[in-house]
Amino acid sequence: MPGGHQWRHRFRENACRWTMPREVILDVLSRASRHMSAKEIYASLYAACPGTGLTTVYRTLELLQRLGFVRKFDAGDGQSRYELRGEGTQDHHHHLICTRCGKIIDFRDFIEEELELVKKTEDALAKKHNFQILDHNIEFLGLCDKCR
Amino acid sequence: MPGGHQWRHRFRENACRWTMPREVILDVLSRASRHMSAKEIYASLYAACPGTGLTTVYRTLELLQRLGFVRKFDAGDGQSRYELRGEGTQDHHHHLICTRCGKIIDFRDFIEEELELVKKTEDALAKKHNFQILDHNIEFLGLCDKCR
DNA sequence: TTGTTATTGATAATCATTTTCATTTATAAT
DNA sequence: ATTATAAATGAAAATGATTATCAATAACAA
Repeated sequence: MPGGHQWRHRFRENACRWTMPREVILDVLSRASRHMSAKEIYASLYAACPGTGLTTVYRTLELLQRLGFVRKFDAGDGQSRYELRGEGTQDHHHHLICTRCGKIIDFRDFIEEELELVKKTEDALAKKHNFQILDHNIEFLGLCDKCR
Repeated sequence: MPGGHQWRHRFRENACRWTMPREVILDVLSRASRHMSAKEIYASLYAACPGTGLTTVYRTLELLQRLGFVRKFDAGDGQSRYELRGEGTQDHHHHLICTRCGKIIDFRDFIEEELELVKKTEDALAKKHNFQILDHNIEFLGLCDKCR
């Protein structure tokens, strides 16, 4: 419910209806931990909106991604993961992934330097390959504390 | 056949047998384009080694990845892609991916700056989270020439 | 209140990848 | 060279994530 009105408004702007499953999925995404898989989200849904199908979860996530509200990424295991994307650069982060147990850690270190390099690379690449670059990912792979 | 002896030797060192499917898969990987999916590799195999099963392709790729000869990555469509990893830093590269048509472009620009930043970040992250970092990926997502 | 149309949920279908298991084959030992 | 053995293979079935189908439902503009 908190912030619900803003979402509702952003949905309306895009000619999308504001429904219970969508509200609840957004709520789960905003309050629960990051990096949730479709199935995890589906499982978290039962309390607030029982009967919601896994199909709807996938469809909603696809919509949210298309509207730019959610970022989808792959952490190496066979399933996609989803996280709400914040507004400003304070939310900009990347992932540190344990290739053995799948643990994911967000990091925001060196964002300034990163953005500088990324911007430079992005400009050069965009020009060189005539690409319109919309996003980027940086991830580190390795073994976590417990798995090393 | 060219370079086959080196591979054979590297396999032996790891107590792995040197078989026809493995030789042919390595050959395909080394001569064909990068970013091949399992099915593409499988399709390229017929001429040199008909009868090779898709299962064997997957198993071989898994082995090659485990031995560190091949890098597996995900380009956003539902399938994994594989590429031979070269030795030195001259082979170090990353990907520019078109999210609409799936086109993948390698880039090596700004590798020096990148490695510097990456090294710094890596050290800090490794210490901070007690992670043993083994690899990293940087990818840019956007629309290619034809799709924009 | 009503009509239109997007959205939903159950089910089935798809697609990549993995497992199973009997058969074959590389290779070390004889 | 022959043989024994464990690794590797291939066919087929199983799995698991994601997508398509379609009739029923619900949001919301009029």
